[in-house]
Amino acid sequence: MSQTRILIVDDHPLFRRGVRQLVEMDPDMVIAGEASNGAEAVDVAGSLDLDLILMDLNMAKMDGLEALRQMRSNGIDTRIVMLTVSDADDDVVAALRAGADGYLLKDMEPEDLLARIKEAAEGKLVISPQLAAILAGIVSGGRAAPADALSALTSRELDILRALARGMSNKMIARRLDITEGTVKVHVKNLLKKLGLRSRVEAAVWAVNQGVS
Amino acid sequence: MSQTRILIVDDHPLFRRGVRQLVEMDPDMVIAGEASNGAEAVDVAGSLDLDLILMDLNMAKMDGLEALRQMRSNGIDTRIVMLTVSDADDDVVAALRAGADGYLLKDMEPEDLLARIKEAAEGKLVISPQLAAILAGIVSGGRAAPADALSALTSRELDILRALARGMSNKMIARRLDITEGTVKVHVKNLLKKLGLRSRVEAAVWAVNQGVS
DNA sequence: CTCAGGCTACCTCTTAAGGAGTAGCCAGGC
DNA sequence: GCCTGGCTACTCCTTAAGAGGTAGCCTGAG
Repeated sequence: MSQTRILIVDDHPLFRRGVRQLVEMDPDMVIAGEASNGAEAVDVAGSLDLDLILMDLNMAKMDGLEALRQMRSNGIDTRIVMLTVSDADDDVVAALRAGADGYLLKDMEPEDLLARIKEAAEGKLVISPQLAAILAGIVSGGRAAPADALSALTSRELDILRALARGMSNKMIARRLDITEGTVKVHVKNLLKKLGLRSRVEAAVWAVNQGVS
Repeated sequence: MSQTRILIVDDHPLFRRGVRQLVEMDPDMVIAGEASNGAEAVDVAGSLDLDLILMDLNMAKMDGLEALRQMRSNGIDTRIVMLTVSDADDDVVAALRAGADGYLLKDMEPEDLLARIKEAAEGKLVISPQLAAILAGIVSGGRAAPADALSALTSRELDILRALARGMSNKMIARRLDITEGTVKVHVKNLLKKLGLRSRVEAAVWAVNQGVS
């Protein structure tokens, strides 16, 4: 059985070096490549034969979340674990929803981190324990978007969201509100951005769970 | 400042004794009462002046989840932490959604458990670290749920419908169920026809309103 | 055995959806 | 006056979704 081939994506060379040293303490794992930003990562992810990608979130050229999304939409199903300093719930949720296979914080103990990386390579979903409460809060609240995100919406966007919560298409909404379908699309796009959601289906589900009506 | 008054609810006397010993190692906490099933717990929860309730899930007379719900609907806002052996995702999610302030597993290290109980008493939401991955999986989008009485649908179609109720795209569903996107489309098409709905958005909204999860 | 139903996978084709950008109009605030 | 935010309406472009069809494979009922 061959080694686990890992790509590390981070804009700090020293940090990459540290991770490389840590990972290669295990003879079963090898750093197959490095990238210093998301764009590079997307480029090389397809060509290198990888088993696991460790990627930072905050990077200059293209952040880790965007890189993750592009890889997934490029059909790359390599296991991808975010390795970052951000313990913001939005980041965690966004990464997991975008298809990350794990979310680890950089302040973990090295031995622990190494163990988690091995688990990730074996197919497990790995999460820093500190984030458990955050995820629990999200689950218990039944939300994907922050609860107060509703107040960020304009009244027109709320009209649209209510229509989405009834399963209506853009065309139906347009007829109902007596505006063009194109304008409905604009409102849908804007409210999706405000709520941090990716599709009308997510918006509809979220709205129903919020009791929007 | 007075002691934290705790009610322990579990149908195993020996386990209750163990918890009592552990908890009372801390002079700031005291076991104010014990109950051996959910019904008893609901009875005494109102009369004892409690700061925290530690409750098992699996009990003969009334299980912990039902007891939790009854207490909450009785207006009892005491902090309630589930202390159980079940690491089933359904149980975790159900408890948190029903208003639990924490979910701890019985196989935790005693010292760790004691620390978590103290945190819970202080108002924190506490979760056993082992459950992080489960919660993450739920947040990221997919998980099986108890069977349902939507008799017209096949089990696979129910899988798809549950995924729809979480707002997932065909591609995400395909990845999660390890089938092709084309096959997902087939299932979506068939379930839409069976349910008499016109789009995945309608199906998602309908499913959420039906309580499909 | 045959047959039906369920799951899988592919095909083609059309429409729906969504991102990014530009822009006009109108209200309210400074 | 100017400027901002909200609503409207386009453009161009890409991807997602859904309606048809065919078909192989497997399992359980008869």
